[in-house]
Amino acid sequence: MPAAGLTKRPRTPRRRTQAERTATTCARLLDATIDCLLDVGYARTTTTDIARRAGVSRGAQLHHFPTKADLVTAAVEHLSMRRHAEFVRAIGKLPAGEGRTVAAIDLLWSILSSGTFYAWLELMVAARTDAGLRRSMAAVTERFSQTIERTFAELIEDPRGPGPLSDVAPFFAFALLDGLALHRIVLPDDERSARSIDVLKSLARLVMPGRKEAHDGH
Amino acid sequence: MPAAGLTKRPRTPRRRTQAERTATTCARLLDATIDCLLDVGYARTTTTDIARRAGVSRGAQLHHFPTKADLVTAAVEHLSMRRHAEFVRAIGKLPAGEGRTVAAIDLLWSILSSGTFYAWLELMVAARTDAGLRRSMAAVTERFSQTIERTFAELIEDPRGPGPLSDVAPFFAFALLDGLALHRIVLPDDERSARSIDVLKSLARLVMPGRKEAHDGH
DNA sequence: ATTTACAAACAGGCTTGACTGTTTTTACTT
DNA sequence: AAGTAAAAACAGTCAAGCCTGTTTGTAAAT
Repeated sequence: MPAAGLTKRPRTPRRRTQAERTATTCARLLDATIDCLLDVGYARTTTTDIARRAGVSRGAQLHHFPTKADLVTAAVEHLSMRRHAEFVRAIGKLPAGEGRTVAAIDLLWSILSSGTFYAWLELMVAARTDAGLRRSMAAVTERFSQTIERTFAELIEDPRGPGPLSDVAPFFAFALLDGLALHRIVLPDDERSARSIDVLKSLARLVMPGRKEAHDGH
Repeated sequence: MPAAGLTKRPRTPRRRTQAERTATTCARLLDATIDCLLDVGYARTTTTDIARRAGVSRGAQLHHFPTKADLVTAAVEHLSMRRHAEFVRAIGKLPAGEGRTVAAIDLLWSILSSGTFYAWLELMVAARTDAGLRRSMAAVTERFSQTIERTFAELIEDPRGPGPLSDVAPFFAFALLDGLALHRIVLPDDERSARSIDVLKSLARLVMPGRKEAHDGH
């Protein structure tokens, strides 16, 4: 039981404002949607299950997202922001200096190893046969690609100016890693994947011969 | 009232043997399953729809494939054989001689542009959250990878013997093209895809410097 | 007081697999 | 070789369960 002398606020935590309530329940629903996609896949994701996981009543769910399509569309945006945040956070850990090119590839790979990739994949495949979803996914995928391209362009500058390959390089790397992550579904820890990433790193060193790249020197 | 003078066989086309009947109805069901995967995706594929598309009664369907899982598992094998046939047929069109490396990449890309890739993708993603399906997909995916690797190894021999990269090269190329095909769902005809394939071809020429490769010379 | 957030029961439609019955093929017996 | 029993292929209906979205009702915030 709370002590007597509290100044103004009632001892119930506090009445939350409408915006706060909306924000939290929406967030919980969107998180639960992504969890559901990861756990059981798009095919078996049901609105009932999402509400249950979110700890939100069915009524509240239907209040904020009248249809399943609304919920999934919103989840696409939510996922996009998660991926972006994940990317930005990882960028911060990039070492300055020479090993950068290689480190950036490892970074990209670590992101594609996280759950958000497979949530994205589920939505991507679902989007193939759903025009509305496809539009949403096209937007967020393009945005993510551009984020990567811009970031790589800024971080890894070639002092000799952009070469003929440097603009496709991020897209190339991104596609390769996506393909590897796809195969990993059925062949986890395949040695060929690791070797392919090594090859990619070697290529990155070739494309980016601006600085004499020492091994990892301080 | 059958006509009088038939020699031995009735004029109804001919009584088909059990094995034949089984084979045709199974094939129709499996084809319909793959069609369904392509048209509406795994999530909305229903057994009823499959039977309707196949022109097979529900009873017949349930007779040959008691459960949906049985049907899908069999469809995996069926799809695998289709892909293999597609691959072998395409191989036959490969030109002999110098442009081979590049032509092989175009070949692989054309296969990944066909419908069977997206059927495979649907099953692949479904397999992520379905252990039984995952086993099946692992088997056929590994088999397909090995077919590619073996074929490439035979077709594109480096006279100087296998280099350090030549064994991962097919896997590398395969993964890249899979990734590109994945992105194409939302970004068809992206210029970056075409350029990435060009880059891959250039790399192939580098890895395989055995013959002095002219541009495309006769 | 009014609008917004939340709660819960409900109906309609769809999907899966079970069940019953019919026809066709194969195997066996005489 | 003919006939018959058994097995397999095929056809169609049905019930149970689930999923979505509607509806009606309550509490809380503005």
